[in-house]
Amino acid sequence: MDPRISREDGDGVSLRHGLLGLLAEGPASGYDLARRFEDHLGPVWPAQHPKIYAELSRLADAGMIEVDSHGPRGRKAYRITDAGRAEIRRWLTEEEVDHTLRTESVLRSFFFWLMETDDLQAHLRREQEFFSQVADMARGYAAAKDRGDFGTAPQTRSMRVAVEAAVRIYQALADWAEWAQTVPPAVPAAEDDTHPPAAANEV
Amino acid sequence: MDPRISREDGDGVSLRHGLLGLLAEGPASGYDLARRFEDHLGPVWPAQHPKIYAELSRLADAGMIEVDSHGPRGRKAYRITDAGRAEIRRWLTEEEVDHTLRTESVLRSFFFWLMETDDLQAHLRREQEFFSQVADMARGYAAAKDRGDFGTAPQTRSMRVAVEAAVRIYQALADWAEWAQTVPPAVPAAEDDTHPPAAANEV
DNA sequence: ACCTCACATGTACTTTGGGACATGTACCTT
DNA sequence: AAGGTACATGTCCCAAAGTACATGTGAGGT
Repeated sequence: MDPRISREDGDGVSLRHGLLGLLAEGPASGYDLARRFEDHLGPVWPAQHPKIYAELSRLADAGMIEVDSHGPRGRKAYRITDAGRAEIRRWLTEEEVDHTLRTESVLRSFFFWLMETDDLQAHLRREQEFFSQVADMARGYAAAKDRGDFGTAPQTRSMRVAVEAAVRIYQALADWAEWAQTVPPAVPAAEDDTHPPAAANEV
Repeated sequence: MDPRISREDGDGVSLRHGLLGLLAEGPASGYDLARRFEDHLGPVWPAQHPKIYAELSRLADAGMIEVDSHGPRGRKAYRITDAGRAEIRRWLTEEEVDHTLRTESVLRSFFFWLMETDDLQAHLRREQEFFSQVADMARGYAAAKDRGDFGTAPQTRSMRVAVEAAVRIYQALADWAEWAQTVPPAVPAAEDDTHPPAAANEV
């Protein structure tokens, strides 16, 4: 027995809801879902295939999804059920959002004072470049979407919104890394000059 | 035996390095560190006290830290060793940064098309307000630092940089949530939406 | 004298995450 | 016909994260 799929009340198991959300777009196999997690949700919610297959089994047991078809090489596509659709809608509207961010980049910045000035500057340049590149990639994606390359289905609209988040967050981080390079290293300076214009994340 | 504290080569155990980094500022007890993790690093790297005490024991076994003093009610303060200082410096300069972000807010946005327009707008307003408030708090912190409220020690300079990241990221997210409210809801446009064969999930 | 609260440290248990291992199938190229 | 590659699904195990439980001390108020 033991029918609890989500223990007690609501919890933060987002992988489950990520899968449900993707399956709400249409039937897909575990392999498909792993790829889409990797490609689309990867940066915001990493998940590897063992986890996905396991979760699919549990979702099937709970009646949230069911096998839609069997394909070529053992391929097993799942389809979302009404219960599943209800569950993800419930999650989206009723469940509280977990706002923790968990960025190692920022964690490290607390300890920059332990680094040699040269190492730090090099690190910040690398970080800036990385974030800029990701931001640019996201911008490219956004532009393609706006050109209509992906059609006008409601899902792609949401994807556009998500991509916009990526653009803004990574640009903000790139700007931050750039700004950090201008912060003078620890020198007991005269009247201190750290006053930044308090962030203008103008896009 | 089994002397591996960090298994094989470098891994992503940031809690260990977070603790080392905080201890590099001066001796502190597990209780202190738990509070500082909660207060300062909480939003970017959550950690709860059981984890911290366990990690401190392991760090002590590895010779990265040692007991500095015993205080009033069983209080046990640790002090970082040279080995520990070397290790955190190594981590900061040599170890690759893990750039995954893991934001539930953005994950959810992929599935906004499943929400009723009213629910979505309400959700976005709440998100915008939340992010704005956090950004404002961070700005307040930054201003206090710039005023010199926390002194000019090198650590507080790094903290200033970290706070700036918070300001920029949360402001970017607030702006994003505001912008998202202006994106028109899915309208079955001229071009027809026959592409997804599954999905009778029109709202 | 009592009581409560913040201080302080831990153990135990459950869940999640991530990597390694294992297996097999169809398609495409040479 | 052989071989490589992408497709496809899973198990197993350990590390890390998270929650609940358990215990005790010292300081300050009434």
